[in-house]
Amino acid sequence: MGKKQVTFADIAEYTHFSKTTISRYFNHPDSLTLENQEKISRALDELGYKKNKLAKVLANGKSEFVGIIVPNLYLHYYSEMLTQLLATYANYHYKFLVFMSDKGAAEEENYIDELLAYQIEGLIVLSHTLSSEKLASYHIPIVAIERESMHISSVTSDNYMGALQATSLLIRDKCDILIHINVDVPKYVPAYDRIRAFEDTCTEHNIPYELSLNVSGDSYNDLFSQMKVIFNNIDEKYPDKKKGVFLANDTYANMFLNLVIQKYGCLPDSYEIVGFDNSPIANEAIIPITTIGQQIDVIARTAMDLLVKQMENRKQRKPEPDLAPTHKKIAPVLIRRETTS
Amino acid sequence: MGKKQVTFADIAEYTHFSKTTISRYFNHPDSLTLENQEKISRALDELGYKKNKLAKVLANGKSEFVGIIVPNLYLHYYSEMLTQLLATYANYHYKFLVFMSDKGAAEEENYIDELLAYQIEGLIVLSHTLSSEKLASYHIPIVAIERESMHISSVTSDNYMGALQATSLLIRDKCDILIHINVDVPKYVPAYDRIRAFEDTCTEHNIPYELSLNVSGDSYNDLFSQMKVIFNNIDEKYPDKKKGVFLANDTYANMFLNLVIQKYGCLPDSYEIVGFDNSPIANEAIIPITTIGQQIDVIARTAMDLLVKQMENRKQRKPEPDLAPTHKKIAPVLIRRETTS
DNA sequence: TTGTATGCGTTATCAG
DNA sequence: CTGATAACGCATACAA
Repeated sequence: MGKKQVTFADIAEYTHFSKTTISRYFNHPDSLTLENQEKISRALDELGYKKNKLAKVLANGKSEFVGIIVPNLYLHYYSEMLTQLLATYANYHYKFLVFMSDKGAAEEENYIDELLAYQIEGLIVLSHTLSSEKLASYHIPIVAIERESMHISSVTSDNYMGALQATSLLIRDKCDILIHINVDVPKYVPAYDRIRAFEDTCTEHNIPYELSLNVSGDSYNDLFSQMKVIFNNIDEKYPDKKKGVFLANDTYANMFLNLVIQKYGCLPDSYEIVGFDNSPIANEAIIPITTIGQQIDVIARTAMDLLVKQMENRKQRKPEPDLAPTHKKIAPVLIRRETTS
Repeated sequence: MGKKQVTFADIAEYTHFSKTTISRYFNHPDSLTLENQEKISRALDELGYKKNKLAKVLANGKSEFVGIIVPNLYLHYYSEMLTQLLATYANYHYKFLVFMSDKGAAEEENYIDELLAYQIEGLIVLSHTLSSEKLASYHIPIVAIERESMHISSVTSDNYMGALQATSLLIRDKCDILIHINVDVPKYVPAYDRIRAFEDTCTEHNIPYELSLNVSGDSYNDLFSQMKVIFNNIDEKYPDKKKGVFLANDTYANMFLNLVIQKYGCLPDSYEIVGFDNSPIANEAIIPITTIGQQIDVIARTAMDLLVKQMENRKQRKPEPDLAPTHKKIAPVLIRRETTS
């Protein structure tokens, strides 16, 4: 750091213009003669100028920062979502400050404070630890993805539609009994719609069904042990029925499939399996698993659209005080592979 | 945005101190009487003060930003590495600006420029598109993870050690023929050591071996088709030998395992399989796969250590001009599961 | 222990 | 089309 950075002052001195003119070269180049643009342009790389956006932010108040709070990147859903959010840089040029949080509300509030200190213009929340009421109280542009969002704008998969497609497929394939395996999702979480749609659809078609909502556990191996119990139950309980099993995600579906195969050496006709998420595991399983694919790219783009609108409204002379939250649902798509007929 | 932010000036006026004293409250609180600290503290939340770190950065030059450039988050290795890097926030309080880049050098240089414009203090590079020579030419604190790094500091897995463990295990298990399946890794990439170690170890123990380095392809399904050909070759070529197969990563290992099982209905004694990475897929496969686990958390922490040292050196009165690059290797661990005896 | 003056690099306002 | 000057919010000599 022997030599300080080159600044507008240096360029100004070098070119015999004022700092203002140098600034204009970047922000309103049309207001300079081509000749002078050329001069400045040359000076810029003769002196090796590098922008300082922080100074710019301080002066004009637009940080172009967006905060992201994500619970983890272990689940494919989150890492893919982050990927797609980062990819929107190409369109909007917002920079992303990323925090991971699943250690509770206090930590998350700290992160938000930190983000605010860096003058973020907006926030995208994927984590579940703070209520939307709390989040709304920050009064900044904010979009929730796939989480409770009573008081803030949100984008979620159309979970109802997804589960309906899965269930309908199993019914069309003439399963005698339908089983849905899931954790005990709270009713206010978007994913609860998967359970609702499953029940509704079974009821409507008069198909016997069973809900198995007692999955829980911290590690894969925990979950797998539980799944083994669940599988054995089902396998014994409905020996000569055709069983249509719809699982909450592809990891569960893969476990279930592996258990079937470990027992039968193949996937017998008496089983059909549908997962959810279109995670890599669904495709990489011993038999590629039929699943419901969330359109993560669409969700990410929609979320940024919503956020950008809020952020631009902020920059108006006359910003609408606080627009009512907008909620968007993105339809998922059925991806048929080999665990259904 | 009706009311502007609360600033030191407001607090100063409110408390009848000077702005300097308010500043000191944050940076050298000990230099104030407890009484005055209290006064200011009260004023702070009575006025609802929020820090502006960007102004602070502009004034003192320390942005506390670190840039990260990662090729993708699709591979577990990268998403886990990002997770672990973000987790170092707890220790160092550096904020991370994350870019994803795999669309070539031009894009990546743009990202770096953008990062520099935000006054990042250091950069962590996981992508492969820019040479370490180019990267070194930016003259900023920088650490490469698991990539070519001739001219910059780096942290990588000890690939040689990892492959040696895998190969040795297969030899101990009395395989007759060892096969290593990989892409055609360039010699200057750290992962090339996996091939070297495999060959060295086989040679040293006088075990027949075969290299299959023609894997390539963009999609899982592409790769899977190729793997099928490779598997069939091997299966036909060594019908009554015990085959020890060491694959470059767990995705490949899982493919191979699935092919074996699809053919034999189980994993016969004539096959042993070892993967690399300890990705989730290794544990979630139809038979849990023995693999070499990279200590991603250690790698991430080591990388940040290295980077922090460089960054702190920068902040000295008398910074050592440019320290020679440091290279660290982190030993991976063998994770025995069920695809080896 | 506290205050004054100045600087960080850019943009905005108002003149010309 | 171009300039002077004052912000932006905070930190840091230097004084007191």
